[in-house]
Amino acid sequence: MSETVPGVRVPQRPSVDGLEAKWDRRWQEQGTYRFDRTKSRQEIYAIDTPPPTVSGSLHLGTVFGYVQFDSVARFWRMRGKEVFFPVGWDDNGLPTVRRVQDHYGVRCDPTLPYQPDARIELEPGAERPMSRGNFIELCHELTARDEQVFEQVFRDVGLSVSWDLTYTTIGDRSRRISQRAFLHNLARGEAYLSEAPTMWDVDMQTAVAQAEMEDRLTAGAYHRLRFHRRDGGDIEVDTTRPELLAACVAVVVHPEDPRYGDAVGSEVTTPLFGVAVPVLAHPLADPDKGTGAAMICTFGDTTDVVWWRELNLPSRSIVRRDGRLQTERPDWLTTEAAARAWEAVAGRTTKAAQTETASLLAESGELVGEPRRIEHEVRYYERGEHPLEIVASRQWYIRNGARDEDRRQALLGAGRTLSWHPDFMRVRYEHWVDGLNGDWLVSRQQVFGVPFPVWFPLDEEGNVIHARPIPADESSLPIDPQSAVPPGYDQAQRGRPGGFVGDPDVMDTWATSSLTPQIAGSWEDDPDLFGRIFPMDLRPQGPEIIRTWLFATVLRSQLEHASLPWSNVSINGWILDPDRKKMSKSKGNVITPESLVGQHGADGLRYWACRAAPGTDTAADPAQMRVGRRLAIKVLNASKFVLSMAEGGGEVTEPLDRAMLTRLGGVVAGATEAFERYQYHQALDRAEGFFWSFCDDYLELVKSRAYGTSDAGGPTRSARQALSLALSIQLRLFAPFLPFVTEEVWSWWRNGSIHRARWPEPNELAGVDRGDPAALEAVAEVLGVVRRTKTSEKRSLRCPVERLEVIGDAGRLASVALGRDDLVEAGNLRELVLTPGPEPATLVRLGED
RNA sequence: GGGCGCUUAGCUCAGUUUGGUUAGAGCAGCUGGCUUACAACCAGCAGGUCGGGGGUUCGAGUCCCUCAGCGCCCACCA
Repeated sequence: MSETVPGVRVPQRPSVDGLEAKWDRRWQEQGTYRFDRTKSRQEIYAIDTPPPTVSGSLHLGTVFGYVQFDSVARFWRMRGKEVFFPVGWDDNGLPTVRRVQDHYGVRCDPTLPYQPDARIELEPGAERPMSRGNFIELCHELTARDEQVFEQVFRDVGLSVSWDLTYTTIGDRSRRISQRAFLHNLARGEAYLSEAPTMWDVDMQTAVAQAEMEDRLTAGAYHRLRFHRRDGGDIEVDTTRPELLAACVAVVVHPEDPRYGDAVGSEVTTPLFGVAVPVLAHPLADPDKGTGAAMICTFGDTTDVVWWRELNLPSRSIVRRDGRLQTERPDWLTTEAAARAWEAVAGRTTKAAQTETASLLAESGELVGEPRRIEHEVRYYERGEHPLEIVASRQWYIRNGARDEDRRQALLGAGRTLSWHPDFMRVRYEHWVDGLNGDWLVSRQQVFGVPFPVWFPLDEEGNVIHARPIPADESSLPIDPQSAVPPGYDQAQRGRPGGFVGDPDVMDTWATSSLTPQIAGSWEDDPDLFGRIFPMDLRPQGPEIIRTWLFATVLRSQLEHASLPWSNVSINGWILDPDRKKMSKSKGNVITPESLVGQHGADGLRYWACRAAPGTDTAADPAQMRVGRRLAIKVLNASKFVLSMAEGGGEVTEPLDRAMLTRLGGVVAGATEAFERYQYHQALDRAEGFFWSFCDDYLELVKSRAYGTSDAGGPTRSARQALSLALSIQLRLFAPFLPFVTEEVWSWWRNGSIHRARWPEPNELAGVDRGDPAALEAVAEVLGVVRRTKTSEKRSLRCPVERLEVIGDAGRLASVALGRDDLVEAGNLRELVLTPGPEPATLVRLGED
């Protein structure tokens, strides 16, 4: 350390290395980002931080988005807001189940008894069965470890979250609040139980919601089948799912299709099975698809469900929940031929049954031509491996506007009231709400999740009375109905006639995640806190979960609070590899955040992330991170230089100094306005643009004057004061983006954290007379000509200039004259002549070294 | 099938909301320079018919129409 100016301690060789660990530790010790809950709602800026899904490693894309909204958080904190910036870990649900299965090599078998002192050795790839209790213990154990790893990354990249506001989505508080919110939904009639055809994943053996489905291009084949008319003729039907033939309940045609007009109302018999089914008309039947006649099965796709419901058809289900056809022969297959055909497919997977059915049809002559191979979009669970089947099952639903136009309009109105950044992301929300085709299916047949806090009574025969769920008492939450007993019963009555059973299902993870504002703010557990942070100011998140997390959060808030959950939504973009492909583990192009922080520093990584506009897909470009690192180093060096002579108290009198500060005032206004519009990248761009010209031009021009070798008179003090002011302001402009290096420099000469310092405001420069930025530009331009001449003459920049003649109109000459002395020093001029003339020119005659 | 976004220098991107000097950065390239903040640095040079076409306008990277390519979202996909 060297003390150049009293109170300023600048290291001899400042370095960006090691700043992450140093400042993370001090920020934690000093509680720099700790939330002060005594502030009023007006003084608070509340963020609904996305809880990342815990896994073995944090994806760079996650860090990318988090750093962006961290810069916004830092801006508002410096603006004087108390920032409520919680951090959550999403350790609920299927991703955790899969991670535990893969990591340890185990699987959950609910029939096994709990082993109190089980020791689990790692054996990836194995599938050792274990009890539900042991499995859940492992889930908690592994996620706790994963969360520590994630926390370290968040600290390394300088997220200014409050670590005392941490939650997990499977923790007690999340379970309690999920269950409480559900009980409220139930009491208000917004949640209901219904037995209906539902999309079903045969691997996970659970129902899934519309929001979790995706279409995938899948190989299939059209099979043209002959259905037989009473008059001896045939109706040909194209299907991609001949294996469902036994589940056929009708044939449907368009009401105005002339080919089938006479057949409507008649009966046909199905091929192979000889089951009589009606030919019906429905406008959804498309005359241009296939033969124009379709078979309706229960259920091959969602159109079947519509037809089944609207045409009042019987239910003939043959697909089991594990994706195989049932083994027992359905009772509507009565003929001997039907029985033989059924023998061939009973118990097979749908795929095997399809092949088998096709060959039987070919044998019987009821297959027209060969199956025609096609590729078509088929619906999958987004985390699933096989196409979804549709099975009838009893599930919990929450009303979401799909079947209630008023509610749908209210949700669309909510989307319009929200401020979206960028604005066009609003369209995705509107499309989603417009396209909802059913209420939100919230129950899952899984082991790890938040249980429904209800039981069902059993009648005297031991049948479950689903119509009369027994809700838990809210004071008892969180509860597990598998172990807890409903009010008015005792444990001995579990599963007994006249007793009760616990609801075996758990909630969709989004049923919990949709309550992150309530969880983070301890809704009803801590009404004082919740009142200070809700509704929140900002929801930052990725674009792929608008239909899930964003929509569900808006919905829950509407239902529970009749308000928006937040006023702003900021959507980040994707990370692409340099070939503009989306990064993914399978492509092997994933770079870890940890390694990037090591190579380029947290500030370098943050610079790259914050250069990207909100909602814009961005390449993971190490070159940009190197630039960020260099910017951080430049900040250190320029600060060292400025602070080697900066002293407070002087008055800024010189025109060039005033011009520089006037320009900086404009930059401050622009950066502030950009941040207020959530355009953090523009704030960075403005600060960076100014900083480089500050270093290249202004610093070079005033260097000699600021040194003040001859005297410490007015001009020298003016330069020093201007440098000091400019540095202070620029450090604060950079603080949201480069929190480590700016804090380091701040600590050399100021008390307290820069991150609690006030964001620069134009009135900080109120004591400085306005200068003319054109003066600085004119002088810098002339200096540029001098440099260019020296460079093109292959001379050192130190080389003296024998004579410099500036020709131009009165305005130009006056501008140059304002910086005359600085120009002479910076350019090493021996003579400077200002000549009036119509054509501006700058003539340089170099001297000898 | 519908919708949204993108297309600007060899590369990565700003700039488009509100039309206005010769369209900006950085990286890579090239030419120089150890200059008392910085050689992990500095100075300088070169590089663009702003995807194609049409229109509005005194004036278009920016507004309108259209076409193409890429990406994404949604869709009842027999």
